[in-house]
Amino acid sequence: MGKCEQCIIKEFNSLKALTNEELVRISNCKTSNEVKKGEAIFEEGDTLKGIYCIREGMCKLTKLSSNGKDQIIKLVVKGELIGQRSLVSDESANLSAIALTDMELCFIPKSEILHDLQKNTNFTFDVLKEMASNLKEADDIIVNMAQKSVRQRLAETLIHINNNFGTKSDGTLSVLLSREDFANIIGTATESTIRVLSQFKKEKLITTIGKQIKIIDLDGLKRVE
Amino acid sequence: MGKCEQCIIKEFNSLKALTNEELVRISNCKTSNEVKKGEAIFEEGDTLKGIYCIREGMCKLTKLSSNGKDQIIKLVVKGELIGQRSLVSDESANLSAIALTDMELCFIPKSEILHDLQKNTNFTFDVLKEMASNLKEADDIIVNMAQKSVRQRLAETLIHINNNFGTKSDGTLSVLLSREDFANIIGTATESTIRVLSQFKKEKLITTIGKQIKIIDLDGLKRVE
DNA sequence: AATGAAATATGATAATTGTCATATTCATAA
DNA sequence: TTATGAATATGACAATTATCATATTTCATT
Repeated sequence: MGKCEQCIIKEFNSLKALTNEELVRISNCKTSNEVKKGEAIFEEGDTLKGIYCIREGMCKLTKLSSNGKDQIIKLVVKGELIGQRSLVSDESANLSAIALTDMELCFIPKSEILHDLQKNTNFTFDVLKEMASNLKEADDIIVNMAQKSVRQRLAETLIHINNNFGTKSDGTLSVLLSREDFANIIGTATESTIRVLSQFKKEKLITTIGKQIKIIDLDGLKRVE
Repeated sequence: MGKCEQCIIKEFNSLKALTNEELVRISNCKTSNEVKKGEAIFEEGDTLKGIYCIREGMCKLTKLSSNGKDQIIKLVVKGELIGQRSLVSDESANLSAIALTDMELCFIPKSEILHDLQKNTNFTFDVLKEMASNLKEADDIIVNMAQKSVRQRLAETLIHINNNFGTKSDGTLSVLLSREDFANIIGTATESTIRVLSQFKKEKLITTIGKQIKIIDLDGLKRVE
């Protein structure tokens, strides 16, 4: 099994703030997982016993609404940690994490890492920074949900995915989501999402190749009202 | 000016995790403010140089949407801190803080507190816990905004205010908000909020005395669909 | 008590979005 | 390759919510 202290992935998350010594100890207690596309890493209500470091692939963080629909709160990719909230709270998970691609994950038991969290301020401080950044993002999403139309929210989602996760060589968005996933990100019916995507196509803002989406007029998308 | 180390208010927030020594130092550099109802403590885009501890009164945290409407993200009352994000980020404020009542605040310069934040893990850890809790709340709000009707969101807002901030002796909600504020919490037009409140009155879920609201059927409100 | 401005309330209508039905296309396994 | 179910797409209509107009009430100030 790989060694944390030599792992490049950690440079993208708070684990980079750990000392070499701490990384060695974590290396000895971590376990590696593979999760297939569509499978859950953890589910709302689960008691998390640690955090996951994403070595490969991506997942969605979702929450079930009382109306039976899943809301996607965040997309998380290779390099990031998930389950950090378990480090500071004994409550059960508030969100589910579902693989959007096949994934490789390292699981680090809370019992081991909590020790460092409470000694190494660099690490705590970095986790705090991440959390603050997530909170800012969440606040922005609240405003969008509350104040913007489905058209605007979908346009912004496409732009967000384009800017944060990039495109493949053919120009299509590298994050491949179903129309239903898009609907669950922007909080609307799948049919509405499909309809608006069709409008965007007619307006020559995007093209589609199967379920893949290619942005052809980014500025136009930014101007959507 | 009062002394932090003797101040009871700090027991309700992360400042309780500071040592006596640290509190004495903060006491010597803090400043006290009074803010009148309707005035801003800080505004979106401001560069915050520290955090505020609310000694008296309450405020709303808002964000301006591109459509010109203010979205209320959170209500914050006596005992809580605001501006914590400034401690971990040099970015300008993401939200505005507007007084809903006359307020008394203590301002603690970041330059002083940052020193402790980086030495005292208890404090950092407590701030982290708060932030995690705020993040969970924000995620829940996203789901509500995305998936629930105006009727449901208003019912839940009334319940939330009732449960978290309580009622006066006459049974009316102790947090007094304008209909416009309610609209800006649930993300809808003021007229829609007023209409739904009128429905709730007809359905004998609430009564109103002027702009004051009294819940008379809490279980009924919980059942609103 | 009178006045005026702001907040609350309600009606009429338009715009947005959801729901259900039904094609059509796509992907995958037999 | 073909069969089959799932995903995508579109139409028709209903429900929700926004917008604009206009009363009505409330409340601070004179």
